[in-house]
Amino acid sequence: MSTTSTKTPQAIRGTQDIFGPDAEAFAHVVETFERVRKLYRFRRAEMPVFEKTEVFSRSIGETTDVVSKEMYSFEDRGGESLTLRPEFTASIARAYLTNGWKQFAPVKIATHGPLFRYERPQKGRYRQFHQIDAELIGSPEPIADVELLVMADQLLKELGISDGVTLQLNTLGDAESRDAWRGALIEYFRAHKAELSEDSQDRLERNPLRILDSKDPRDKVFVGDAPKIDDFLSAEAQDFFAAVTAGLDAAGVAYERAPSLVRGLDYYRHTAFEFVTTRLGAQGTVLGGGRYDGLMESLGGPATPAVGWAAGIERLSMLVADAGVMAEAPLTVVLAVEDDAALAYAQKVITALRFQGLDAEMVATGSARKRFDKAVKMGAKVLVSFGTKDGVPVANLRAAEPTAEYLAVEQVLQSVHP
RNA sequence: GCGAUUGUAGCUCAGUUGGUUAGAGCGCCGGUUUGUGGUACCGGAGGUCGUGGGUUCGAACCCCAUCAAUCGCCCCA
Repeated sequence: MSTTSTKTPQAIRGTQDIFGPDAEAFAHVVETFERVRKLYRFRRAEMPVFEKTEVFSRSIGETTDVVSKEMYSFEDRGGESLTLRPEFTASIARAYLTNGWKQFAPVKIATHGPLFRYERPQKGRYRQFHQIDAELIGSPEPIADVELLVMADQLLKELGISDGVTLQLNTLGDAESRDAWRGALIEYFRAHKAELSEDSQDRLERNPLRILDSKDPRDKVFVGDAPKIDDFLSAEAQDFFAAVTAGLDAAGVAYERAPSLVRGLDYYRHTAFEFVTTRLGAQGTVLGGGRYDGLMESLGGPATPAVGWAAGIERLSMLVADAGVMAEAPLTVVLAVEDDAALAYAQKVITALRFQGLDAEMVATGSARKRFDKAVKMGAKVLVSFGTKDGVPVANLRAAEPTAEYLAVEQVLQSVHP
């Protein structure tokens, strides 16, 4: 295009500019996560937002929707296929292998940032979205699963959004259990194939576990009598799950057994869980994860047990905003400069206030007569008006009550002179 | 990828059956008033009616396409 467009550019589909109360809620989620993560001694890690495409295709699974039709993949100038990360787990697994983080194992890692998925945008679903993420790599013990779940539970409570959010918990068993169950499901549903929904007929060979949580009434008829994972669990897998639930009980974390809960990605084993709510419409999952003991091997590494979860920051932010948890931080001090001759004085004062740790705004533009009104409308706890008396700049301190902030401002005013 | 609904001022919205120069509230700017915790009045700026075609003497309104948001399906956080 050689012609210059006069139109202003639009944000691309599925991306968003976050500002105001939404941005405050977003920051609140991240800050709360950072606080909780330190309580559980998870270490920060930062990974690149793009990787070689195979990092995701080999770990997440070629047949999954995420890999087969939702990745932002492109060739760089050297002809290499790269992909904007659609999730954290695969990136962290790759980083673990390439950097030899095995030396720290078992290692607890936390991160957050943007992810990219080419999906149809909806409320709570974006093409660039953001997650907080926690992973515990190198521990085969059920107490690792418990620690992660208790951490997630505490995070939601600290965010003040745990009401109406329930933990749904399931086990997919170890690799043998899962494969046997999967085979039995295929056999069972194949017998009813003609009566299943079109989607589920397609899912039958590709991902039969997904038929279990289909919303189509034609499928639901058969789900009740479908083979149960519990009948295929090895003794070890049963013991593992019992240890997880015992740990949750001891920690006081409420959960519901959800026998048809499965995870969409191929690498999950044993524990699978979602924290769900009905308050976000179709996007009910607010935090999800599980154990992925097979993932490292699919990337060519040694067998390495791991558990993790991720939560959508936008979804958590919406719950935080709905719960009214985020009050707008009220302004502490506002300065109304009603006479430009007092501007320099006011500038000295506002600088001193901020150095004293008091947040402050100054109104010094527009009609001098209206500056006081504008200052009042900003709703500060303390208002200081600036004018002149006999040609000398003066400050007038106003507040309904002599609060702590009032006294602090008064002290600053006494030490700063025109 | 599929279906449905919606796009008018910075924001929230009205706009009759297709008919003069597209309106209101809030916000913004200015003036007067008030004078110490959100005064009142007056005036002003701000719109290619999402975008592009079409029908018509005439389109914000009807038709087609396209883009975007929202709600489902799918999938997922």
